[in-house]
Amino acid sequence: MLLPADHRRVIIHLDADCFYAQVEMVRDPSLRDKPLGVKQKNLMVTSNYVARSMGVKKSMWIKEALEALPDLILIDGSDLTHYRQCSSEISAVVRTFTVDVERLGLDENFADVTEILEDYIEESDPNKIEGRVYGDKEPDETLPGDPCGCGCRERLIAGALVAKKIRQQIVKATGITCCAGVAHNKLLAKLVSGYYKPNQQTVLFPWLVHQLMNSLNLTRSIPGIGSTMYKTLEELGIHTVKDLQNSSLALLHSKFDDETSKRLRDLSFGIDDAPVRRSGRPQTIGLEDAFRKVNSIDVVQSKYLTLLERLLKLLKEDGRIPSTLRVCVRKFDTKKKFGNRESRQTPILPSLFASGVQNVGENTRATLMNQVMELFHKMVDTSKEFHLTLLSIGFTKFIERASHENSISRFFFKRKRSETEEQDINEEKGEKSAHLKSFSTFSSVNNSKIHSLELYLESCSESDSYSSEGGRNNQGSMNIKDMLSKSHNHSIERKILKTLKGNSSNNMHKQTSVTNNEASVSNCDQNNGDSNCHAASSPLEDLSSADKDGIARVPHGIDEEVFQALPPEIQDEIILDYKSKPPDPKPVPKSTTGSPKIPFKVKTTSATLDKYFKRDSVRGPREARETVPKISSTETNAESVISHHSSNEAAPPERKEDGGEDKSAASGSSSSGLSPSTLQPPDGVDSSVFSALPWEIQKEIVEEQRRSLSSSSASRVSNSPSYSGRRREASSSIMKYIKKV
DNA sequence: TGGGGTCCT
DNA sequence: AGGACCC
Repeated sequence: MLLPADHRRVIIHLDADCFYAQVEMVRDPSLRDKPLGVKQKNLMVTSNYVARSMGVKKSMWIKEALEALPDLILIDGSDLTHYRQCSSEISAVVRTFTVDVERLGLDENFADVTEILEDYIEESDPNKIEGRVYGDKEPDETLPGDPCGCGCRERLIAGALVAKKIRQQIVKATGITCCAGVAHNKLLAKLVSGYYKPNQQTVLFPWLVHQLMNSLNLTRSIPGIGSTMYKTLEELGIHTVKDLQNSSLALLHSKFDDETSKRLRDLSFGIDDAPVRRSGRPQTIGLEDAFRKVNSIDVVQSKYLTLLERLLKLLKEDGRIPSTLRVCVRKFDTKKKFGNRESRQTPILPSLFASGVQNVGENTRATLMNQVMELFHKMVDTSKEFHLTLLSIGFTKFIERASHENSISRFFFKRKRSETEEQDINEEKGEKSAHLKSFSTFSSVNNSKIHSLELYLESCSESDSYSSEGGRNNQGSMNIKDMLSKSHNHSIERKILKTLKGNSSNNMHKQTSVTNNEASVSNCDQNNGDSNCHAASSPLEDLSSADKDGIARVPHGIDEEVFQALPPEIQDEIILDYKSKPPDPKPVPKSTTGSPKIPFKVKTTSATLDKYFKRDSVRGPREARETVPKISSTETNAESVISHHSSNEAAPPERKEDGGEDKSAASGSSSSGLSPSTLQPPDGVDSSVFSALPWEIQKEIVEEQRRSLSSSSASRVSNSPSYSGRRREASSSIMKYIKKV
């Protein structure tokens, strides 16, 4: 029944000790030796170890805590700003060891260190291990041999070394101490990380898994089994982990679906194949305020206003542009203590954040506030009495590309904000014809052909947000580098890229003296001494000064011609990308069979093109389904890279970074409209390629065909004012590349 | 019990 | 929009 156990991975779970309290102690070292508690409202959320030793535990009421210890120092931890900051620094440190880092809350991180083990295996002593071993009686017990024989012993010993180095680096960078658990899966690593408590680490060898699991008793203590499942299990007579191990799948089936039943069973045996999913930047940014009672609209409004103001600051730090606003309330309800929240959401007009998220004007604030109240009124009938206990607002569905593509985006998006805006608004309203309008309205100013291509390329690179850098979904699509390499399959794309470069680079730069993106970036530079903005630029600076020698730095596998033609900043990014991911570490299986069916409506890059641009996704359709109006602005905002952990005695070998940690909330729909009707590909054009192109481009191709057919006699067939000579050239150059070979 | 988050349905 | 889970 049980397959041979799989101990191939080494997972480290890191858990900061009494996180909030530690952060406060780092901020004010004089608190170190005093009993300290961090509270939120009436609840004590954490206490430091001094306080704990004096009887003040977690999750106590403030009242109780003060009764137990009148000298307790209390700090209000309702504002998570500092914790958030520290938390990202910790994750950033872990990420210098491996990019496979998953955050869980603010104080926990999983790291899959399997791939970096080689770098540490030699350094580690096969008979000694860092930290504690689960099941040992004393700190430096002799290690057992290898009852397993699969090599896991060695790997875990190396893993323990890695864990120790990570913890050292975290302390060095942030002053925060952590516990760590090292095991062959996430479940086990997590279960074991807290075994020896402050500032220690423990390794679990596979042969003690049963002992560990059986020691747990209640099923509730298995992460993944929450209160609801726990209750259901109880109803089935399953109370302990052992019960769960012995329960029949048939019994579980009576209450759970197939997958859940299997998962439960596996968990009870310590089996867990869940991957460490890279955490990107948050999918939602929200704020809550809880209280005993609010029953007047005025108070509601003022609470929301405060929340909104704070939220806009967070949004500014984040830099991305949200596309939906969510408002939430919790109504007083004696019965349900939990879950009685209601929420409503609404799309945000992209024009609201037209000038980025950096300087939100009064109008935007007012509009947002109106929307908040509108949503609120959908949930609460204020003509009657009401009793609320919580209000919250949040932004979701961010529009962005991976931050490492930022300068690439800037290259592609030298167009006026107003153009995008208009399109976005129109898209949002579903006004299909509007795209035509903007198409002709602006093309006299801007080279529309280029414009279309930009949009087109953007739509391709937008799917990249899921790629290696950003993606918690490692199914990721290709990023720019991938587009440029993997040569002949993608000749079309490469040539389009070339075309773009060749025809446009000149006028693109003249067109808009200062783009909004540039504005935002410099804005960002000014406005903070905060590490965020520097993170993205400094590695590039290093790099460009390091190897300036032209051709020699063309990465292997990239078309040299294309590469040389790219702007230096993009070259740098590509090189950086290459350096961080040397020769194809983990080839991603490419099957064309599983290609997700994407409704044509939501994606300009249809399935046909996906074949060329994207790797197959495991869970494809989910992201694809999300449609988000495109916005051209993207803010540089790699998570802060620790500046002070520079010295590298214990630093990880090589590997380092891997770009930013981005994830976009949705894959964008790209250019403005989808074709209201399908155009027929002209003769000589591959129909699958043709149909995959954005409608704008299709249209141009068709029109060009038409023109060339009636060519010699009538040179101005088109009644579109947008047709300039320049455009025609550009257009015909596309044809060369799209025609069947 | 707070003030956050994640993903799935 | 809500529910489950996590901290």
